[in-house]
Amino acid sequence: MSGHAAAVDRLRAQGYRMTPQRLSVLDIVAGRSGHVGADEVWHQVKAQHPYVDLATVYRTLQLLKRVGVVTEVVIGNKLHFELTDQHNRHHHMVCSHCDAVQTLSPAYLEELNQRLRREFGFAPDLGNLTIGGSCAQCRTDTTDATNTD
Amino acid sequence: MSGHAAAVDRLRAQGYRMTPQRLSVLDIVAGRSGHVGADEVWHQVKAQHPYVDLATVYRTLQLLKRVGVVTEVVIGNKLHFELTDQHNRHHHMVCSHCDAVQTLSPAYLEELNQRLRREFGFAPDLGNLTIGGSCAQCRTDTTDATNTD
DNA sequence: TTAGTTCCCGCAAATCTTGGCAACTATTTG
DNA sequence: CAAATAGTTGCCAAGATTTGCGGGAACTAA
Repeated sequence: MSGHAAAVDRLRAQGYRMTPQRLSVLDIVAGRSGHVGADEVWHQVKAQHPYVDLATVYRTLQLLKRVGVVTEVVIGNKLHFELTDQHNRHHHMVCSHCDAVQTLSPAYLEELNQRLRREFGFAPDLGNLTIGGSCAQCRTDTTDATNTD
Repeated sequence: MSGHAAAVDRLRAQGYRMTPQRLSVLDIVAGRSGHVGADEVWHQVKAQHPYVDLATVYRTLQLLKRVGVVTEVVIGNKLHFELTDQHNRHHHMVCSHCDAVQTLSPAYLEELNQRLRREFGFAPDLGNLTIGGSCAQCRTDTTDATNTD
């Protein structure tokens, strides 16, 4: 619960305020081990604050993302969010067939990160990087030899 | 112009047909050096076929993407499309501040590609990979020393 | 405390994208 | 050539996310 103090600090540092609505959203995202859809967050928030609008939830999630408290994961056509793990950062591999999500250690992207910065001056936001593709399961299921790429 | 014969073949190979609407969409995407938004494609298609619906444009773009003729690029909150360059594949780096798009040689992702396949059996769809972040321009503009990350 | 500024929220409308359905059309088959 | 089949499309509506507006609450300065 007090873990939210850090989030409050982050908000205040940039002139934002921690409101009951925002706290509620944060609570719900933080209470999950994995990622949550905006819609589901909304449903749960309403249990505590029935008057909260979906737009507020979206705005809050974007805000929390902007200050680095939560991380956005694109799954299919929907946005999901999870608490940013400062100590054990990870990325996501999403299967475009079954929407399964695997996590990926940042070590895999460290070299790419360095190269892009060094060679292009481009600072990739790898915290938000999601790699789409086909997971092992779906690849074996689909015995489709048309694509040797 | 005849470059579309390949697209027709790709469609037919999977049981799809090349219709005037689809040809029109393809023409417009192919006529660009860069990427086009779905909305803009629609406007241009309507010049030739005024009755074409936006949904058809979206469906066509997704179809062309599925058969590998066009590539989807997410810029900001919108979908953009460009002709897939079979011979000179490239990826995209999109600046989240100014929406500028830089291309990236696939060589930069080859090692990652190999590792993910080898270690996870995950076949990344790097053709659709877009890396967000801050371009050199926006980084120097923003003299914000708060983030040493 | 009062006034002024800034931020936030609910509500409604707008935007982007996708999906359902019935009609239409091209292709195949007899 | 006619019937059957499969793919396409326009129209409409829904789903997901963002934005504009106006009132209200919180923070700051005097």
